[in-house]
Amino acid sequence: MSGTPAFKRLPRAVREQQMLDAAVRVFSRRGFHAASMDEIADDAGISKPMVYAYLGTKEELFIACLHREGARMTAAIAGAAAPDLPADERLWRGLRAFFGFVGGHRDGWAVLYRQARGSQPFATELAAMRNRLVEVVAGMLDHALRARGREVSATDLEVVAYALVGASESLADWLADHPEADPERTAGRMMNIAWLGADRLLHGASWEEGRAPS
Amino acid sequence: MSGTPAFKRLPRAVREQQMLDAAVRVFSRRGFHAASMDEIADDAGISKPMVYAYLGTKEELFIACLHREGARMTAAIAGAAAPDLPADERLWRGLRAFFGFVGGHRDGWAVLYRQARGSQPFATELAAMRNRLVEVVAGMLDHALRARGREVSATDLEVVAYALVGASESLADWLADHPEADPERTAGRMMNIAWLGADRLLHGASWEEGRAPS
Amino acid sequence: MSGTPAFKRLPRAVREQQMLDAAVRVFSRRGFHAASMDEIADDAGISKPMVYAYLGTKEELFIACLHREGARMTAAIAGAAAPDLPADERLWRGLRAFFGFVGGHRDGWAVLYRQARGSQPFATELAAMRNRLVEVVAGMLDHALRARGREVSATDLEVVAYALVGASESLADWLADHPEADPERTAGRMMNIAWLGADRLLHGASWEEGRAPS
Amino acid sequence: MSGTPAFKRLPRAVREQQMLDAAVRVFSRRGFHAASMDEIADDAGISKPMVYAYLGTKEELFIACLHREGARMTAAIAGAAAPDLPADERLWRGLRAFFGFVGGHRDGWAVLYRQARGSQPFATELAAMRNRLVEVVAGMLDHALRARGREVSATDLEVVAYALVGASESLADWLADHPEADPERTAGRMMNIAWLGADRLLHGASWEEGRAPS
DNA sequence: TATGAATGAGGCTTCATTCAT
DNA sequence: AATGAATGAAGCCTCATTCAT
Repeated sequence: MSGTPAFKRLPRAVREQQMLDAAVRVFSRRGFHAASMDEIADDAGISKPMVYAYLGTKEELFIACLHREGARMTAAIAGAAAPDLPADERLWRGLRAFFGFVGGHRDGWAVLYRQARGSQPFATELAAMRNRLVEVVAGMLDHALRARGREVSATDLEVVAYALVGASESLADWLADHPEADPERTAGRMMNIAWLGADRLLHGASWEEGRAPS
Repeated sequence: MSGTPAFKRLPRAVREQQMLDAAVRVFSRRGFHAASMDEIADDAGISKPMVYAYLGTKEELFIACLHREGARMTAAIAGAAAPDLPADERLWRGLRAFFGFVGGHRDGWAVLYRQARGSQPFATELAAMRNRLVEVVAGMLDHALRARGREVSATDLEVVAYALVGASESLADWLADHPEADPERTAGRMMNIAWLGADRLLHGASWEEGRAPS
Repeated sequence: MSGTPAFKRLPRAVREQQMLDAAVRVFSRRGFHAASMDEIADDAGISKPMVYAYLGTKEELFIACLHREGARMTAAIAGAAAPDLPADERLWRGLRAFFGFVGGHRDGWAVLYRQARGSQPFATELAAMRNRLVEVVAGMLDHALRARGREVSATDLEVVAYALVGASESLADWLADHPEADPERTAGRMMNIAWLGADRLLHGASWEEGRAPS
Repeated sequence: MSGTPAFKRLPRAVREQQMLDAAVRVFSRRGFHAASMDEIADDAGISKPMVYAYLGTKEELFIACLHREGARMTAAIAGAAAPDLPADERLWRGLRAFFGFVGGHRDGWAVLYRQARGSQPFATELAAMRNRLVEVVAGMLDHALRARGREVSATDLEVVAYALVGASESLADWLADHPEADPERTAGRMMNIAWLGADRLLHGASWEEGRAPS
């Protein structure tokens, strides 16, 4: 009655983080649809109307989660792969950071991400994020190609980047499903695959000239 | 009275196919959770209880869709990539069949597949399907490697195959999202990526010996 | 196509018995509401429309079961307790027959009976059956009383008979719930209780004259 | 605005009682299966989700009714039959309280009780309640027997108690079905039956020594 | 700021029952 | 005589969301 507990009447910013933490936990545990606002509020130790007041609708809340976790991941990668490094070094550091992040947030990012694919409401958000990533990768490839005096169409670049990103996501899934696997080692494997393929591409080789279109 | 079959009292086998058709359409249009059994039944031109009688629960229905579409795709690929062909030819034909299938069923397989990832209930089914695919790819790689007198650990093989499959899935997503894109051309791109990378691997190269762990 | 199996096209009477057998089994196994016409038809090895054609509605079917099983029990008791025997001998034989029947049809009569109590639709049927039984018991008591020159109001007789029947039903429940118990022994116990109480009543005794009303 | 409480936003405890009242009414009126949660909610003047929020599933709701009504009845009996009274006085007061309660709640306890028998989900609950009662009665009998220097096997005691309880339940049914009957008088009749039978048993008599197996 | 109370809406599932062959 | 195909109706339950305090 008198001594209000210290964890009440917290400033808005703090509360929002608590809620997002809880939301990420619950969404990961249950999936978007199976997660209930009740459970999220409970898990955050707060009442439901507060969640609505601070973070809006369930969909908005999920998007907020996506945003925060995506930003964290982006930051981790960007911090590791400085733009002034040589291309292969950037790729390697980027991959290591990516798999490290996924491995360290096994029930965070990877799961949210998997939830988001396939549900239209989040398609936009997700596309935006992936596009940022694809652009970065494509930029790296382009940079390296130009350094060697070659040039490729924007679409080709995009597709190759897309494939690399896809392969990485796929290995990230694999990592999330194999708790005993080592993120660093997985990054190494992905690097091998990507770089060997990219390397050949960079040298202008093609699988069978004249056979496959383009 | 005379020519019109009146669409009534059809034999079970026929109705089941109609239902599956409708289910694939609706699941693709709405996503698993947003799809309602009502809409599926409506779309199939039949009453809800029949759907339950023939195909069971909503989950079971979804799995039935997955099975049918998966079997169709598998058949398409298997029919194209005869096992007695050389490895690169098999890969090329398999990829062409895969992307052709996805391109021809843009609202079918690819979408179902995206829905299925991320929801635990279907994880098992999906894992089984993907594993079959991964095994095939891994088999092809292994075959080619041995033909050149090299040998790689099973895990390494699995991971590479996993990455290739992931890249292909990713490009399939891309294809499903770009209605104007050409499946054949996409297959060619994937082939380039895969084969160039694989080729280097086959020759025993590694990104940077001693740098990445393994 | 040619040699129609022997168990098809059976005469109506036989089919009806098969259905009733199945119905009793299923009703006992599941309870009235949880039992489905589908399961009953299946269990009878027959199609649903036949059940409706022969035995009508689900409620009517249940009543038919009640009738048949009730008649069998009544017959068993009546066959054992011949009306020309002395009262105590009749009671003893009747009880022995009753508990023997219940013990021998543990998932038949006892269960149906328990289902029927409590559901209004069958109240009438059940009341009729019980009333027949109560009348018989009351008649036995009355006969014995008059033989000793005493007379009791019809209501009192009914209530006592009702209590005895109730006690027996209760022990029948107990018997149905204790598969290891011996029906004969249970009959003996009930006989003791009934006869000792009745005997005192027959001698005109009352618990505490002037204390309890009547 | 001023005096009318408007029947809204009541505290949980109050609403729960209202719901239980409504549930008892509806279950009694319709039977467990025929009763719909809709009708219960309507009858309670509240929306369905509140019922689920406070009292859970339909089954749980029924059990809650059973509990509350059972507890009330137990309290009524226990309050009347003080343990320091002589056995016959305790029995008489207990019976009077029991029949008084049943008579006063004709659409409550007796009907619920009848519903509960026969449905497996409630068997456990009911068995527990009845067993408590049987134990009390058996205890009374045992106490009286020992006071007279006699001793009976536990099983015999249980069966006799079971029969007495069954007879009482049966008369309670009869009472519920005869709105014009007088509870007190019914209690007197049951007392006569029970006490006279018990009295003989207490004196060591048996229906016919050597005839019935024990 | 914070919350207990409250609900509209909608989804899945099951069944008894009947046609049409 | 017999059945596979078909459905209207209804029930349970859950949830996102909002009042009123």
